[in-house]
Amino acid sequence: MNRDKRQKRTTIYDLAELAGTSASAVSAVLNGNWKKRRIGSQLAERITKLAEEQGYAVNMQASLLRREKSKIIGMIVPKYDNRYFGSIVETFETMARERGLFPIITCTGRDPELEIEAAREMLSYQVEWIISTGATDPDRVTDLCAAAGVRSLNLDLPGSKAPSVISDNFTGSRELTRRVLVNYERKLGRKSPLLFIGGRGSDHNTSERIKGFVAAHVEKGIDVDAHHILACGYAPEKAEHALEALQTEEGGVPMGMFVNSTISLEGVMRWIIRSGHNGPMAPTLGCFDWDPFVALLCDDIEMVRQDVPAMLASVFDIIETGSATASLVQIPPVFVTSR
Amino acid sequence: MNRDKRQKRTTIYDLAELAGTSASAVSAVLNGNWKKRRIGSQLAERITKLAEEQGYAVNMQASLLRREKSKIIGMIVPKYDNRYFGSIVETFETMARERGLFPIITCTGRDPELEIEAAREMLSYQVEWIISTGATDPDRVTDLCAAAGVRSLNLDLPGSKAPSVISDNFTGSRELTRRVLVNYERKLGRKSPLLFIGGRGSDHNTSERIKGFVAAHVEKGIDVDAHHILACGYAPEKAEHALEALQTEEGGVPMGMFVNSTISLEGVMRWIIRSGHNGPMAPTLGCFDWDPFVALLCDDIEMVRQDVPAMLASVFDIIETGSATASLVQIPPVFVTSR
DNA sequence: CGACTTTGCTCAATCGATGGAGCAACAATT
DNA sequence: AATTGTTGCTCCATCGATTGAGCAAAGTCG
Repeated sequence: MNRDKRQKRTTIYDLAELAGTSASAVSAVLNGNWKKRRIGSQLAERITKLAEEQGYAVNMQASLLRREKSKIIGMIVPKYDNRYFGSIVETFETMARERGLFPIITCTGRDPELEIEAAREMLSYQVEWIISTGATDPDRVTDLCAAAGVRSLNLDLPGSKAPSVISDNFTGSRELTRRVLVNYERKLGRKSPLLFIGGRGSDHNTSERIKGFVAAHVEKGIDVDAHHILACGYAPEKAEHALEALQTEEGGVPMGMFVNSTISLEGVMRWIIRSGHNGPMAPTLGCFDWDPFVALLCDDIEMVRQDVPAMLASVFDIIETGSATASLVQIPPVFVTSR
Repeated sequence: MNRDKRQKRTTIYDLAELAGTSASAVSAVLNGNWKKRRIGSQLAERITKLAEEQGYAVNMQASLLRREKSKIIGMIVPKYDNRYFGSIVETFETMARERGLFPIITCTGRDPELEIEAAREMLSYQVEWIISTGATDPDRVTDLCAAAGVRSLNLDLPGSKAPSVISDNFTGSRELTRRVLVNYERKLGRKSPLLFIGGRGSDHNTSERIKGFVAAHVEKGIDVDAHHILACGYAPEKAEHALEALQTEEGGVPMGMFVNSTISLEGVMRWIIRSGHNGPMAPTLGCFDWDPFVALLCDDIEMVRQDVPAMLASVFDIIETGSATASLVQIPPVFVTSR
């Protein structure tokens, strides 16, 4: 009632006064342990009704300050511009909520400094866990968390100091390469090596995928050209420029490619179209990642879809069992042939 | 030092003890107004160093409990599965941070109940603003906010009780329809009406787009078939099924379409391929939304790209000026022709 | 040298919710 | 009737940071 000028939010003290009872009774009723605190059911009902009428909402800041567990879980994610991370975030939110956790998510654009800053901010909010997704330097986040007594976990890209859940990049990549090699041979009428493009050579996933890429070539007795492994970064322009540069070199651009992410694929597609390599002479493609429009619109592409639900199930499994070891869980991805 | 068993986080009291000073001095130094509070610069330096060494991070819960403004800003978003919302979220985060605000984002999957629940939860966290993006029932969120003295704002879909920032759907749709009609006439050799598919007839954007769609037909003297306006919802399957159903009817499916969102376009593409309408006989398309792969891979499509940076600039403009009226800002979208 | 200002810091109340401890009132038991 | 148990509630310290008020010491001025 006494809501002065800039009406302050209703508190348990306001409700207590209105109900003619104490703040602790109100608190007990509203947070559900009024049975344990032996509050009568009539009073409970009266308070509940009042709270509803007044549009009361707990002040989480006050509540969390007092409680021991915050139930807040943070996730750091590089971008929202592709289906993979989009579905990670969406699944993460849903699963966190199902478990009574409050998810907070921050996008850092693959900038290591921003990753640290975001982690520090999350620690200020008393998160209980930080999930570093596709982080450039996950171990630094883990160190920061450890200093604050907070658990952390790596998703998509592994770290050495916290449990990590990633796709089985080597096996996935080897199988993808096999399939593309078959398609390429069928088209070309002879065996020929593929071009590898996209990703960062320094990151674990890219290097494992390169290993799988090479292994599949070796199996088939095809020599890989080291010149044709272009871990040029993820951004579309990088892939596009790398192909432009290669075009001017001797031998030009192979018409069979392993593209390391849909982001890079965007650049590859741009190059294909700008250089007139579309239509019947389009390259044979493989992409380590999935996009619905590519799957529908591209004729000759094999895609690997990372198993996001399985990955996040594994993440929450680790959270629930509280396993502390810097284990590495590898989730097999799923294969999708276009059309 | 006295960090017991489960090491608690370092607090200003710990730092005060270590520095042989008071908690209020520590607080003043660490939150930057030590000049105003006349703390000596040597002590300030000593405290800063100590805080760094101990890996101190403020307890936001405690800090926010005491302060008047939380600097937290919430956003409710339907999905993360397309470029439009992805870029809204990414831009929102960046712009919020640039302004010293802490963004929290929740995805509600277009479920009105979840929207309300999410808003309630955000209010518990003392958000200062809630941005309802593409919300099914934004006015209910506004009411909830108003009761708590919190400002709200609608993005993408307008509401009647809070300022709204949306695309100029009518003009955008009319222009898109004009372009597709031209392409369709060129292909067909005669004037013919388009099919409208996707979206919810009950939402403002869809109904405005239908108006623009009709207006463009009227301009050209083409009769629209009311049977061919299918606001069947956003999900891909809905669009796919709607086309399947139409196929069996007399007249079949027109080979010129206005698709209301990339999500629906996914279903349309599936239908096109499954029903064998791809290749040279593919339909002439227009899509109110943009996706890079569609732009690159589709031959005969016109797309409208909603101007996300301009929309969010307008959002933060309203937030900064604090305008209270339930105004409607319409941002012109940008046209993209494939290839 | 005494009055006054400035500097540099500390004290203690406060934000709102929580939960251990405790206190009446009444019921049940011996 | 005295003791013990149960029910239904209230009191108050507490979480950590913030901030108005206040106090001692040093500096300034006439």
